[in-house]
This record gives sequence, C-alpha cells and structure tokens, in this order.
Amino acid sequence: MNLPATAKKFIVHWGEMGARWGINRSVAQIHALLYLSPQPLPADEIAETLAIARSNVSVGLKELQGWGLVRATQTLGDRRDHFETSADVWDLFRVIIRERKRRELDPTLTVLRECVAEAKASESKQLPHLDERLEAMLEFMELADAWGERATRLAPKNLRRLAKLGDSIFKLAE
Amino acid sequence: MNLPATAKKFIVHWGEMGARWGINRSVAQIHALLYLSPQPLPADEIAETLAIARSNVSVGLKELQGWGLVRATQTLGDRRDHFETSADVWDLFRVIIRERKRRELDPTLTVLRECVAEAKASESKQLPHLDERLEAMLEFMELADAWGERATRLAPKNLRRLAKLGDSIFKLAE
DNA sequence: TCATAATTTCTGTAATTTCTGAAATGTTGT
DNA sequence: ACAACATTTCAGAAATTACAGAAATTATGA
Repeated sequence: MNLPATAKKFIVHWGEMGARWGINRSVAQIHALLYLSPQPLPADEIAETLAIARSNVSVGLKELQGWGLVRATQTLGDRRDHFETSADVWDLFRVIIRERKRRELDPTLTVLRECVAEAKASESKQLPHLDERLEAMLEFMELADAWGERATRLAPKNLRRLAKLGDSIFKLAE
Repeated sequence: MNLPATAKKFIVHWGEMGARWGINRSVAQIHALLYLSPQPLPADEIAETLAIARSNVSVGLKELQGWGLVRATQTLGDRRDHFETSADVWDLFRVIIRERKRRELDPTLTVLRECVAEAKASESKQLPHLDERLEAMLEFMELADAWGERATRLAPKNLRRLAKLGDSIFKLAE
C-alpha cells in the first residue's frame, strides 16, 4: 500500500514512542499501521508498506497477538491471514494496562513482598530504613495494581467517561 | 558498601523493571540504591557497591539529575559530591510523570495535532477513516496529558490520598 | 499424493546500546 | 603555582538487539 504522508508521519512517530517505552520499533509501526487501516491487512502487505522483511512482520504480529492487541481473521477466497487491531483507543489502552500489569506489576509485587518479609526479619546496619522504604514502595505498587485491575474491568466507554471526569476527581484530593 | 541480600534483590529487580520501561539498567540500579540509602552516597561508593565503572556512574547520575530524580549534596570535610534521591515514592512518581509528559506526551500531541490538521485537509482513498482514527488518538492523548498535568500539580501526600480513593472514583464510571 | 502457497524458524550480519579505562578537565588547599 | 583529588569526556570494546534472507515447516487444493 502507498501511504499518505500523514499516515507515514503517524506511524514513524508511533514507532519512536514505542521504542521509548520498551516496545520494538517495527512492532509498534505494525500496530500503528493496523490501527489506521480500515480493513484487516495480510502480512505481506504490511511488510511491503513498512519496507521491512516479511519474516520480521511474522515475528512482530506474533508479539502483538501475544499482547492481545492484534488478531488474525480469514476471508473467503484468500488463504492468507489478515490482521487487525481494535479501532477503539480506550480498548487498546485497557489491553495494554492489563498486559503490563500481568507481566511487570504482578512479578514486582511478588518480589517486593518477599523483600519486605526478609527486611522485617533481619535489620541491617548499613541500611536501617530498608524495611520502611520497601514497605512504602510496596504500598505504591499495590495501589497501582488496584487501579490497573479496576481499569481492566471497566468497559472502554466507561473508561473514557471516567477520564473526562478528571477535574472533578482531582478536586477530591486538593 | 556491602549490601544485605534483600537490598541486592530489590536493586536487581528495579534494574530489570527500568529496562522494560526504556530506562538503562545501570541507571535504574543507581536510583534504587540511592532510594534505599539512609544518607547521600558519593559516586565512587555507588560504583563499588554496584560493581560498575566509575565513569558509568557519572553518566548515570547526570541522567538521573536530568530527570530531576537525583541531586548532589556537599558535606564539610569531603570534597566529593554526595548524591541522594527522594525517599517519598509519591514524590518520585510525580517527578517521573512530569518528565515523561514533557519528553514524550507533549511532542506526541504536537505531531498528532499536525496529523489531524493534514488529514482533515486531504482525504485519502486508501485510508478513509484516517482523520477519525487520528482524532480519537488525539483525544486520548489530550486526556492523558491533562491527567499528567493535574498529577504534577498535586502535592505527594494528596496524590497518595487520591490513589487510595480508587474504589469510590471508579464507582463514578460504572 | 503431490505441487504450490503461506508462514515460521533459524542463522548470520548489521546496527545500536552499554560499558570500561584512559585521558582531559575541573576543583581545592597549600 | 602546584600537587592531590574529583569528575567528566571520549574512543573503542563488549554485549545486546534488530533485521534480512534462506531453510524448514505447515497448510491447501488438485
């Protein structure tokens, strides 16, 4: 596909953003392209459009499917899989939160709980406040975890609605 | 400094987490060590404790100072700078949000606004919904930006208070 | 069953990032 | 001004990551 300049700009920027957040540049670009596409795309068209090797697209799509961000669809008269992502940014947000929570927050909570238990058991001379610091971090992560859990449960529409309530929510805490 | 096993575990895990979020592993480890330390540490002690080159510590500390996460302090009778970070996780959170907003969200908003303007000006045949998709993304980013801005303004204590209101906040959107 | 198409896995190369140790620069006290 | 200490810069080495193309595998239809 020959992309309009605007689409190219968005896809390139999306790739850069992904890279800053620990997502492979090509993977982020594939996702950006699918987000803009009105219909599911076959892997070879993605490869051609983004000018990356077909094999890379295969790996990238697997990765995105692993995140639950992309799914394969089939059409009559074409043996190739066609890939699509959700057109709803709030849905994408929800999925990303869910996965990062599962992959990063949950293991961190496990480690922190172990650390807190150990730190309480044995006081250290070099680091007298070790337990306090770890407990504070644990509390933070548990709250983040709870927010992630709730965001995951909420329907995309309600998530958007909640986001728009920003001002009144922050007034609760002033 | 000879670290207790628990501290090592935390620092190593923190380094891994950082790496997943686009922060250099050593930089994240330096920050973790400073977070656990009851007093500011000189660069050579950081290097020795984490077993990384002194020059590397220098670069890492500069990076952390650039984020506003670490500052140098001086003590009488010691020419060396001693480095410290905030012991308040909510303060750290606030600083990180502020910087990521400045470095990533704000430039993204700029690009997206340009993209939306271009997309409205010229309809594309291949991507008929380009403008809608870009506008939806822009709305999302603007809301994220507004939340970041408010979080940045709030005092750490109030941020914590707000985080603890999680349940009642999410009820607003059900 | 066989030929063809589609996809994935694998392997080596290229590019990037991270890190070290040496050299250069800056700072402090005598 | 000089010596001692402290820090930063820099160039190259080491490690990691990303990528392309070939080979292998899997699926489809005749």
